[in-house]
Amino acid sequence: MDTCGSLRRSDVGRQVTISGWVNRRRDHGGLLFIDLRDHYGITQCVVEPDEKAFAAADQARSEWVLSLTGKVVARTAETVNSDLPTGEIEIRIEEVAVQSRAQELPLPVFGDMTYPEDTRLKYRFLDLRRERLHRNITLRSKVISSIRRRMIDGGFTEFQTPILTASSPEGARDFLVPSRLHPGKFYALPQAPQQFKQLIMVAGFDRYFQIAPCFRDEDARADRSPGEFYQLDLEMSFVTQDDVFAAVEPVLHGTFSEFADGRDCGPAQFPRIAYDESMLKYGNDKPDLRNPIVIADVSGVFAREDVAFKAFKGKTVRAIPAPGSASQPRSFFDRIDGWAKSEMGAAGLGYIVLEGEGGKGPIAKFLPPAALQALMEKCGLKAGDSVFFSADAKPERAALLAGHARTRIGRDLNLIDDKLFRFCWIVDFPMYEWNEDEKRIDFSHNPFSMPQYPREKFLALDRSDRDTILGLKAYQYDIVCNGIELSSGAIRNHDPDVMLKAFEIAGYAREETETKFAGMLNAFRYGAPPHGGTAPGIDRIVMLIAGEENLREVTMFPMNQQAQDLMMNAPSEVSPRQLKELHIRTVMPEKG
RNA sequence: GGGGGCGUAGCUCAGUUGGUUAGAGUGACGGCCUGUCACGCCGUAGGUCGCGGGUUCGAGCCCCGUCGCUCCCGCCA
Repeated sequence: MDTCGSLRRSDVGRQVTISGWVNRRRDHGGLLFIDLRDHYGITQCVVEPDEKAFAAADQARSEWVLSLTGKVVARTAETVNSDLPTGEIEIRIEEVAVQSRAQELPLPVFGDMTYPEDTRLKYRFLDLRRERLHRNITLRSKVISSIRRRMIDGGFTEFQTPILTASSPEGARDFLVPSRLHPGKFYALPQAPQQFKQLIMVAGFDRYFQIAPCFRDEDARADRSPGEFYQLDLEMSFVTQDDVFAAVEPVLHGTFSEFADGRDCGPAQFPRIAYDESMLKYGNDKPDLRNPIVIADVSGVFAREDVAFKAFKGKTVRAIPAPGSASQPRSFFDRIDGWAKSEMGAAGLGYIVLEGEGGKGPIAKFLPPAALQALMEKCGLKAGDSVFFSADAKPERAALLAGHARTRIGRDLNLIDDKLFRFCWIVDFPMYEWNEDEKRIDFSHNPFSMPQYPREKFLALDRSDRDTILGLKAYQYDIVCNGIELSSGAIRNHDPDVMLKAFEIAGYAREETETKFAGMLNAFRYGAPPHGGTAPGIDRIVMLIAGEENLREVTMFPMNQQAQDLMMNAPSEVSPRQLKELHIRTVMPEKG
């Protein structure tokens, strides 16, 4: 079939019919051009006033749907459009069939202007016609198909798991679905097929994957859709952490390389960075390795006796080098400092500018030459650089602010090369963390991870061994690419005793764990293989490959940040009868 | 739940120190134009300056509140 993208010089002379939307209409009085657009491309069609099709063609407006019939003719050399694949030909319109008209558009399809998000979401079907979104969504399909092929080639088998399942006590807030048959009871939409995939391993299928929908009732971010998203969920039996890495690396690296379009994807094996090291050097657990800035701990420098800067004494001080920034205007430094105050809620970001042999800036005078020298060595600084400081009594807060500052400075100084993909594994996550608000020990990530600790010693742990417990690492790992967490995974805990103990340490009574995870615990008592896996986020992968900074640009029908679908009007009220059937009564919040 | 930014024509935006009748581009509509491909030229219509209150002789502009969108923090095993 002929399309708006298929006709070439070799088709000249043929009588064709093509259908599509009016992309653009150019009326020259004596000559009318209509650019007709479909999924495959754009073809210029032309008609003159003395021809019988002119009147009908003249009626057509932007985004009307037409079927145009006519002869394919070659354009003259001067009128060839080399920007279009179909630019060597045009169609002489002989017949016009109007399939559908269009009102004045709230969102023009033609052109590449930016439009407000709510308009784009409400008229998503129009936005999807536009080149950028149309291309992104098509790319998404190709990426998913490539991933699926690579997984199957790698010996994995795809299975579906339930969408209506049970609420789980750990993790994000669940989406609940009331049960009609069981008054007062609820299903939950799966936050991930976590327990199911482990049960699949117990069932003896040893290499599972699924492009799995996941549902979490949490607030949105640019890289986090509200409500629902997709993961490449995978799990393997009889494997070590290294085996999982070796299975996943070629899939991700291969997929990114396939669609890289000239961008550099880095080594096929991803570097491994321990969680603690990442927190120190990059100030977070999802470092953007395109950014060359490396944070250093300089608490020791400010603790020296010859350094009299009181504001930093006794605090954790992290230094964020800003290479080559000494020549930046004062406003650069003020802007960073102002940003730290207003957006990060910090006291500010001190800095020293290294010009010639000395240092300049508000706190330079507190550092005698020897201390400055020590600082420069510690951070790898040279003349022409400057350095910012993040200080806080709590090391975690100092690290976090430093991490944000590292990102901000790297961006402001244009140090981040957007033609790169830089992957890494973050490994050795802590098993537990201290919850200061509620004064108790929490799981720090996935409660199903295997602790990196001998079994007997782990079983003998007491909740009072707080330092030992908080020092425990887990076989828990993330994949990070360009500062985006792509994937979280673990070697799982398949030992019921260790699992009960692990939950007990986090404050769950044995009976409670037995009830909440009955299915899985029970299964582990009938022969469970050691297993592990991970689950890269599909939406984020596509976002990175598409070069977009927001998931909505790679999602066909996304919700807004308030988790509303502006096109379909979801969520919406339901009839009293529906509520009655579900044994549900709504109680509106009181307006505070 | 908290913080930052934004809100002016269908759409994208400008609007000076608070000053008279709020502008441009684009789109729509009409006219002219035979080679454009962001066609060009002329004209017409199109406004609750998000909403409410306040200050002022006078508010798009200043103040307070509120709503919406967005980015971030909290949250996201």
